Amino acid sequence: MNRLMGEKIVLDIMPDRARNPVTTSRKTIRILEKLYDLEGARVTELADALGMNKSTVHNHLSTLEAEEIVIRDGNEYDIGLRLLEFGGYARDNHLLSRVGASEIERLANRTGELVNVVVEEFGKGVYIACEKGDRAVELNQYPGYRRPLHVTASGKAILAHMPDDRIDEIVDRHGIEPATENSITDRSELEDELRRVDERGFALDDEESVPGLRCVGASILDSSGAVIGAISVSAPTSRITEAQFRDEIPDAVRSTANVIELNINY
Amino acid sequence: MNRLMGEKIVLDIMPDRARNPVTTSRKTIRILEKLYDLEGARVTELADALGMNKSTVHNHLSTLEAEEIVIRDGNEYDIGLRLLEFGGYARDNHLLSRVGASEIERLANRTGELVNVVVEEFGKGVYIACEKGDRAVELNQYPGYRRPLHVTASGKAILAHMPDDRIDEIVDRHGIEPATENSITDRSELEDELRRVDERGFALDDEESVPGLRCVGASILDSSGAVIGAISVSAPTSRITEAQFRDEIPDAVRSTANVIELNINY
DNA sequence: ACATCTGTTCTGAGATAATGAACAGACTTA
DNA sequence: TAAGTCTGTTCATTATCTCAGAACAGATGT
Repeated sequence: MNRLMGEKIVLDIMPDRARNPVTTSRKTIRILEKLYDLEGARVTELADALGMNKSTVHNHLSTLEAEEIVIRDGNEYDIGLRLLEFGGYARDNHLLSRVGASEIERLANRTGELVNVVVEEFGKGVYIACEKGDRAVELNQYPGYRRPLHVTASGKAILAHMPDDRIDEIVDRHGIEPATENSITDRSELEDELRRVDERGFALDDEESVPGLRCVGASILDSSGAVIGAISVSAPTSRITEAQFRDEIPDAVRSTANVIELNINY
Repeated sequence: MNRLMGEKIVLDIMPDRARNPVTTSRKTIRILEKLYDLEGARVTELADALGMNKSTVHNHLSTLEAEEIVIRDGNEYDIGLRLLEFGGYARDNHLLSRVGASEIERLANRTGELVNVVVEEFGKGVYIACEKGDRAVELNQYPGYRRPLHVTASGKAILAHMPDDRIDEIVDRHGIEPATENSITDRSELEDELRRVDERGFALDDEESVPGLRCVGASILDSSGAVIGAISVSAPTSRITEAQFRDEIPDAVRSTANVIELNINY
């Protein structure tokens, strides 16, 4: 009974639109998501975690395996590389992934730190390229990784160039959940911060996303002034000085962002 | 008698196929595949191409959009970045993607050409990392891209280290379709070639995959001698000399492959 | 202005996904 | 060694949900 209720709620809360949702495919997606969360799992484990029937999960998994989307090692299932074909295509389609990738490599070499290219999709920040300098921090930020916009430097750089109604939409959809004790937690605080970002021309993340990590982000605009995405540099707080965080790195980031803009627009 | 035989064959042939396929989810996957093939499409276009009803496609697409898997621009649908999250995770999980990525950068700088890391999955070669040297050819080979094993240098390097019954499985599943006029077209030819690859210690692709393109591949083995994947260098035929193709590049590729093996196994 | 596209909504009928029991095999524990 | 408890898988039935087709409105093009 509890399980049924749980499932019902999930299905009811879902998307605002989609008048004719294909619930079976949604169930398949739920399974993939959980497989992702758990970093691989077995049939019963998934069924329990999702409140689904064992045989239901089995049917979906065996279908996904036949479609080469899911791999299995013994009885352990995990997501395979097939979806990388689709996702890699989507990434390659993006303006920023082609032009951005080569430019951030230079920035990574110059700063020695981790550099990311981020674009917005469905109100979230999606990392589409990452380049490591020789002393870059090790984070599990692979292309495809997603983070809320309001807790990252790149995300705030993107938000700062969005019309207010768009920001409203995003806040309505995802809320303003803090990620660390430094995170922004409410709407007015966010507005103040975005105004500062706009004035300075770059965004800062002072351990607002990951404890001990500081990031500097700058937006990338198309010729009409609309924001396409952002780049950011991430470095451990312990390593960089205040001057680097507030001046040197921002200059380097903005400079690279400008080069990317020029490449895209001309 | 015939029925029994037929049934037996079916049961034997599809031990890896789903016995309880969730056809609805399969239909969703067909739609994603077609969207990928067409590089974006509209409802009617997809319905026609897939032989499905318009409203059926509409239902699936609106569900996928609500799930943030598909994006739309007006009435044009396309695959979004969501699947890159799953695919990027799968890629990041692979041993070779972490260790391989940093090493092939050096090889790309040294040769100036395009360098790829390839692993096998479901009998196909999957590119999980690509690095471009300063004069690298422009191919649309992004991470996630898939090619048949028998037409590429990396693929042949992988096949050469597989047990015969595994090769049989793969040939049964995918056939030996040629990609260019130089491609291998039958089983015995493939066997001869794999023997040569094994003797030499590297694989060559002399315009067997893409006209005008030559590639050199070398396998990467784990400590037990099982093949994990391969790396390859791709260059235009017009640019490289015979000596480079047969000696210099193979030496560089094997050297890098060795370094990767050492990093993985120790 | 018309004609022909399009995407979307709606409803019934038919297909099928979900269910829970039952089974066999693996593994743990006694 | 044997009992006991896991597991994944199969199966048949029922309730559910997908699918098709007609109908609509809006866009597009003639």
